[in-house]
Amino acid sequence: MRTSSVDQIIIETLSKEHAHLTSLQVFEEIRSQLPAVNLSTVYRALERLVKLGKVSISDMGTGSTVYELLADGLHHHLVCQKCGNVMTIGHEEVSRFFATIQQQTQFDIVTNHLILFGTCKACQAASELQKDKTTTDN
Amino acid sequence: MRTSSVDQIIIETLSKEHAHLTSLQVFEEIRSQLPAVNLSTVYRALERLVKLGKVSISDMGTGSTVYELLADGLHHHLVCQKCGNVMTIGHEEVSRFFATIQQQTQFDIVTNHLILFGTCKACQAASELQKDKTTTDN
DNA sequence: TATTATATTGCAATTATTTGCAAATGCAAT
DNA sequence: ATTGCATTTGCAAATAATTGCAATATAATA
Repeated sequence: MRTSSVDQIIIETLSKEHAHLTSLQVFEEIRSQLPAVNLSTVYRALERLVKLGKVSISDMGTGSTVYELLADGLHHHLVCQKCGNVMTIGHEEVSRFFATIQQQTQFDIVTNHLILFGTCKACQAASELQKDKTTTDN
Repeated sequence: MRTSSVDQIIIETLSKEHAHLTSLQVFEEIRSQLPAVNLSTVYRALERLVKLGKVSISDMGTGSTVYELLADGLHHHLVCQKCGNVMTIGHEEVSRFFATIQQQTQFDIVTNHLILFGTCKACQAASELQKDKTTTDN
């Protein structure tokens, strides 16, 4: 990779933010430093960084794809489809799972930011309550 | 759910195809039966079916989201980023992994069509060869 | 059957993402 | 510094997906 200015600035931005940013958010963040940069350039730069394994790309169910720097420890997420809450899980358990699959299939998994969807504990409890309520009401 | 004609026809179509279809493919398939149907209606119908757990929705790295009927056994996929080959894996191992995470987090995972990316055995071998070749050449 | 409430649809507009192509840029070897 | 080549960029257009809103259709029930 050529040391393209955009790539470097995106990395710095993501490094400061420590969050899941959309392409548009990245675009707006770097505009202060590169006012003339084009959105498609940002998309292509992010794509490059993803391919290089420096940035993760994920659909967390928010409507647009989000990007995050793959700097410190690898991690993954559980996204609650009821309340939208995002829980973070470390790589250990995921890693064991990947290893098992790799052993069985000889397939080398590179997924570095797994997103699993479901229902968080609080929302499970809430729907249990709701169920009881319904039963009582009828 | 109301017995909407579109929903039913989509289910029948996906049931016949036994494949990952894009929204556009679903749209074109059902046109023979519903010539006037709108693409956004198809998107909304698919969204409904996904929410009901009847259809899976996935990004398999092909550029557009694909849908598949969740009829027979649950399964998941490994997608090779080099050659695009798609390998299918059963739910057993995945299920064990989910159970462990659920135990640790109390989070109820509903992901029903997991897509993991990486490199298949053949492409790993190919890149090993390439590496050797490069080493020899230098 | 008439009425009401709710779900579904079409259409147009909006948002999100990708692509082709020509111009500009960076890098390496003269 | 100049040339040659590959990468990166901007711009406009294409593709994918989502949304608001009014019209229509369905189901429940009065």
